[in-house]
Formats: sequence, C-alpha cells, structure tokens
Amino acid sequence: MLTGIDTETTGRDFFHAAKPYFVSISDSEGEQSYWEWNVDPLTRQPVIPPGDLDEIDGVIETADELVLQNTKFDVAALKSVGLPYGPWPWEITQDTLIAGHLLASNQPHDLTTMALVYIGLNISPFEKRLEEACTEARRYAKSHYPTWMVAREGLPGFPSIKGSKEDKKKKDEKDKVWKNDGWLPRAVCLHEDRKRPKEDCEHIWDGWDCKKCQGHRWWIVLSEYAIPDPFVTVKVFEKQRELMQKKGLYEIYQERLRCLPVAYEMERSGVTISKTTLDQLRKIYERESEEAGGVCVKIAKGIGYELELPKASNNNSLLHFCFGEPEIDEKEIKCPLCKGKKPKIPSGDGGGVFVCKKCRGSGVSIDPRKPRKEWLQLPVVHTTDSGAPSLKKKAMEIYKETLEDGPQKTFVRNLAGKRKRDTMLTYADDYEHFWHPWIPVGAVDPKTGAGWCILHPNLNPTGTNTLRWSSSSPNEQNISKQGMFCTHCWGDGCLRCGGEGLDARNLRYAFGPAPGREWFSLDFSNLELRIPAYESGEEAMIELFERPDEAPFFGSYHLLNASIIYPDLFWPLAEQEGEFKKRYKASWYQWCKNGSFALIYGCQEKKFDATTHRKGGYSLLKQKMPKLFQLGQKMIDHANKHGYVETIPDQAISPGRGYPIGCSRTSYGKISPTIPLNYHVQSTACWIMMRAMIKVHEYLKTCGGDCRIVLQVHDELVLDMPAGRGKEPWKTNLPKVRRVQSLMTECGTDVGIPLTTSREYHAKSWGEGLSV
DNA sequence: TAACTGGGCGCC
DNA sequence: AGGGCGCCCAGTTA
Repeated sequence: MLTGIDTETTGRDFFHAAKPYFVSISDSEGEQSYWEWNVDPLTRQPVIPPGDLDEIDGVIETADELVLQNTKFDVAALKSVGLPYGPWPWEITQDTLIAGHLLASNQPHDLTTMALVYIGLNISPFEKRLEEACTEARRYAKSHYPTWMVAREGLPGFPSIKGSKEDKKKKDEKDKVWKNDGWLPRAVCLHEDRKRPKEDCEHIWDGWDCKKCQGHRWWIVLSEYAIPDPFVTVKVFEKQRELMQKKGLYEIYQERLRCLPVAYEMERSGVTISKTTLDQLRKIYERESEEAGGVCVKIAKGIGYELELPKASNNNSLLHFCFGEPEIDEKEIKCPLCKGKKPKIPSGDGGGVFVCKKCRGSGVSIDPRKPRKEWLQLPVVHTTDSGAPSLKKKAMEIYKETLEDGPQKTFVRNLAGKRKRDTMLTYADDYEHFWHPWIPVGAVDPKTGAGWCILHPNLNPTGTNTLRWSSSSPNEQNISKQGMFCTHCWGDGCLRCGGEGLDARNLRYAFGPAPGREWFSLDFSNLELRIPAYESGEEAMIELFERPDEAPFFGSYHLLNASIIYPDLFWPLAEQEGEFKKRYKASWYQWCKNGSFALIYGCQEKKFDATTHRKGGYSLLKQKMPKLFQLGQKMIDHANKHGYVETIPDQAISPGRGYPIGCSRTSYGKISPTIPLNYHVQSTACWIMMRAMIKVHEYLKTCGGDCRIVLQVHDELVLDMPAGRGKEPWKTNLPKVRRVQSLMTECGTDVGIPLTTSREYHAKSWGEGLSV
C-alpha cells in the first residue's frame, strides 16, 4: 500500500527558524488523516502536542511504501521537529518530482501541474482560495497586529523569503511571500475567537462566512487546500509508475531516486566558510571598489558630468556618460510599423532598429535618437539583446585592449575593477545572509569554532532542463575563482600588490575546511569533451586523451583546435613545446580557447568564426572532425523526430535506454540546432556524476571519522574529512581519496567513456589547492 | 507598492 | 540559432 505524505511549513529555512505546522497523510484508497498545529504569531513556531509526533512517527515507521512530492523538502521539514525518530526510510520512498522530471524533463514539476497532466485533476482552485485568504490575512495582520511575524523579506530566521518575484517558467510558487503564511488565516481566527465552521455542516459560503453554520472559512482554508495533497500525490505517482514501466524507464527512476538521500545529507552537512577570511576580503573589495569608483567619478567630473555610479551593473547616468544621452525622450518614440505608442524596444543586431517587440525582424531601420556626443564617447563594441550599446564585461575587455592610454581607458579599467569587486561583495552579502556560526561536533570549548560559519546550500537534482543539479540559498555552484587586477597599478606592478599585478584573492579563499578538518577536491578531467569524442569515435580527440603527454598537443584540446583552425600559425611553432601558447597567450590562443568552449556549449558557425577571429575555422574543424559533427547531426535528427535526446545508456542500470531529455521548441516551432548535442553531452556528464555521488556517498559512510561530500560543481566533488597528521598530512586520507577517485572513474565505464579525475588537497582554503 | 523586464555576471 | 543555472540591480508599468 502506498502512503502519501505532505507537510505545510512556515518557510523553507529549516536550518534557521522554519517549521512544519501541518502534516497530512493518505493511502491509495483515500483514507486520510492530518495533524494541524497552531503557529504562535509572535514567534512563528508551531505548538505541537507530543502525542502527534508519536502518531506521525508510527505512520512513517509502519508504511509499506511512501510517496512524496519533493521528498527532500518534507524530510527536512519533519526533521526540524524531530521526525521520524529514526532515520528516514529512503529505501521505501517514492518521489513524484523525480518521476516527473524523468517523464518530462523540460515541463513544470509542481504538483498542481502534474495532477492536471497525469490524472486530469485541477487542484488550483484550492490554492487560489488559500492565496486570497493569505493575502487578505496578511494585510489584516499587518495593520491590526504589528508585532506578529508576518512573512516579509528580512524576517529574522527566514532568509529565503525574498521580496517577491515570479518567474513564470520556474518553480516560482515557492518564492511567493504569501506561501509562507498559510497558517495565518487560522491564527487570526484563533486570536479573535471567530466562529468555527461546523464539521458536519454542508457549507454554503458567502465570502468567508458560511450561511448555514456561520463559521469562518479562514479556520479551514489551509486544511481544505492541504488535506487532498497526499492523495493526489499517490494518484499521480501510480500513473507515473505505470508510464515509467511502459516506457522502460523504471530502472533509471530507481537509480535516480538514490541521489535524494545524497543531496539531503549534503545539505545537512553544509559547507564551512571562514568569517575571518570573508571579513578580510570584504574590506579589500570595499576599499578598492570605492577607490576605483572615485576615479570614474573624477574623470566624469573633469569632462563636466556629474556621474552617479550604479550600485552594480548599469544605470542611465553611467550609460549616458559613456555613450551619450538620447535627445528624444524614448517615451515619445513610436513604433514605425504598428504605430504603437510603446515601441521603446530597439531590436537586435546593434543596428538600432527601433520597432516594438511584436514587429521585430521586419528590417526597418530607424533610430530616432540623436545621441549627444560629448562626455566619454566610447565606441560601441557590444550591444544588448535589444540593440543598445552595452558596457558588459566583454565590451570592457575590448576597450582595455584597443583604447589608447587616456581618460577613456582609465575609466573603463576602473569601472571594470569596481564592478568585479561589487559583484564579489554581493556574493559575500549572500553568504552572510544565510550562514550560521559553526560549532564543531562535540565541542567542549565553545571558542573552538570561532571565526568559522556554515552554510547549507539547497541542492535541487531536478532544477534544470538537463540532468544538471541547481543550487540556491546560496548557490554553491557559482563561487568566484577568478583573480583580479590590482586597482592601483592595473597589472603593471606596484608596491601595493608587490609587483604581482594580479590579486588572486577571490571568494573561494573564504571557503574551506574548518579547524580539525581538511578538503579534497576531485574533478573529472575534460568530462564534457570526452563524452562526444569517445561516443563518436573521433580519432584526433581520442588520441589527445589517450596520450596526454605527447607532442604537439600535450593533451590540450585548445591546441588541437588551434592546429586545425590556425594551421598557418600553429605548425611553424609546433616543434617548440609551449611556444604557440606562450606567444599568442592573449590573442590566438585565448580566442581559440574561447571558441572551443563556445563550441562545447553549442555555438554555430558564425559565432565560432567570430570568437576565434578566423573565418572558415568552423568549416575546417568540420572537415577534420567529421565524426564529432555527425554525432551532433544524429542528435538533431533524433530531437526533431522525438522531441527529446537521450543520455548514453548505462550498462549497469538500463542498457536499453538513456535518460530522455526534452528539447523545447522556439516560438517558431523549431528546436534550436545547438540544443540536442549539448543536452545529450551535458546530461550524460551529469548522469555520470550522479552515479558517482551515490557510490561515493555510500563508500564514505563506511569510512568512519565523518567523511562527507560537501560540494558538487557539476564535474567536481569536494570532500570534507578529518585533518591528517604529520609532515605530509594529506597522506593520511589519500587511500580513501584514491578509492573515491576510482569509484568516480568506474561510472564512465558503464556508459563507455574512459575517464580520469584530478585531485587536489586543500589544507586551509578552497582557493589554494595542492596536487597530491 | 508590487510585479515585471532587461542587463549583467559568477560557475561549469 | 551561445547550452545550463541563481541572483542582483535599475527602471518601468500595473
């Protein structure tokens, strides 16, 4: 018998103050029960009768098979009130979110949508009504009970509650502020002793009041919404299971389920960050940002412009200073085609085609703006998607290369430097927003953890259209690893930077092992290159990976590409090891490298040739690596025929089928030709990583000493282990780390891709690694 | 004021 | 027609 479980919570931050206040359970025959707890509006904490916990624990303990929508969330919620008493029974747990992604990776996976899709049931009216009640109750409580903890941005203990945003395509539901206040309507009723609806009354609602029993609906608006959920979950899953079995996907599903406890444990473990180091970095960034900003303002002032710098990225003051201010008020511009009043949107390609969004692509080119040409007068080298001059990083890099020394160049350098530091500062803010003081397990002296904090980033294995995981609150997958130029001398060397020019202190320096611990990071080498190379059988590339120590490429994919697209430049230098790279480091080598990455990410001929600064380069590559391009075509054909591509089948799990990855169509009904190969490769890479994580997690549990995975950055795992001892402390854990490496590489074998992993030891910080 | 859009940028 | 994310800021619109 399947048992569905669902919880309603006061928020998502179970490592902070969020708690469940409603638990509902249903079996597949519709036998339902629920526990609703009053939330103290002054503390947002539920008041839980102890007997309830026993009952819920009993249900979980005795169930044959459980099913939840996003199990990891509910398990974290229940754990925050001590449930279940034992470990969560993952081995009998099914998950509709995992199933939903497998059956339709690029479709929404919220329960409301899936109920409609899989069992034709529309539960949105319940949600709609709850939203109305919550919104009203929130307004009411804010004005009548100002001391109540109504959800809002900045509410202590609930860092995930952010303003309110809605990304239509995404799982935005959770980001709506009212969602955290499902308990509030009832709390108002309780506090004001409003009349309860009678249980046996067949209500006739007039607004929020029942005409028959005079009860107020806010008492039950949450339970009306929440009680059916577990039953819906059960029914959705029954259908999903049937579909998965029919499509031959059930083995994949079962393996995929195993990543849930891994993600759950990673979230619980969290990742340590040094407050001391972050404070130091912050001070440096703040000072340098202010310094660089000051230079910008001063230059502007010198030209007679009162520049108001943006806090980050752009504002009109800055853009007008750099590119001139339009004389005509843009609000007055009319679309020349439809004569609409609000065209405003210049269409792409930088040509300044001022037509509205609807009329784009018509080719009419009228730019009614007359920029005033005083002030900085930067040339336009990059445009935004809507055709306006852009000050993005890439554009500024071009300015730095091409402008003569003078105010323009100085301005751009300082602006770029300021931006970079400001970006890092907003990241740092985010970490502080979510962190807790770190307290070592079993610490006797509370000072042991001083200077260290811990973050519990959220990991979402179904957060992308592919098999990549996403991460949030904070995102552990975009932590800066770049160096940056000294704002004082901009790389020419000075006393402050010690002549180095580059300051390597990025935010990764703040992350690292807490006292008594050490980190190892393990990377799959060239994971996303090896997959298409071996799969297609492209000899030139395979050769590269098989013989990484041999001339003339020494395992470098970029050099291989360079030899093909720049034969005239590469071969004359081929006999001198490293010469091509050395001589053209900032030009041809860099451009080729950019092009290589663009290619992996799916760019087309035009973009590749532009990126590599060599017309015809793409075509040469195609001639030299026909099998690679044939694989791309094969994926395109498959996607066009079926609407999805598949990962390479895993011989150990499901030899017949790979994981289907849906390829969305553009508004013109076509699948973009860049998508299929990219999805296939990216997802196969992630499948490998997922299997690796399952194996590694299982192995580390047997190691003792609290060894765990703390970070996953797509092709990299970071392990947190007890610190070794002696002169070469890494040697203590090295055998275990080697074992982890072989578990990782094994996963390539099952999909036919030979893999290698690289290994680094981090004694103090993620920013500095030692190859050991 | 809230919601929404666009630009920008960090990672792989 | 350059893939996948999360997140922030600025400015406009409902």
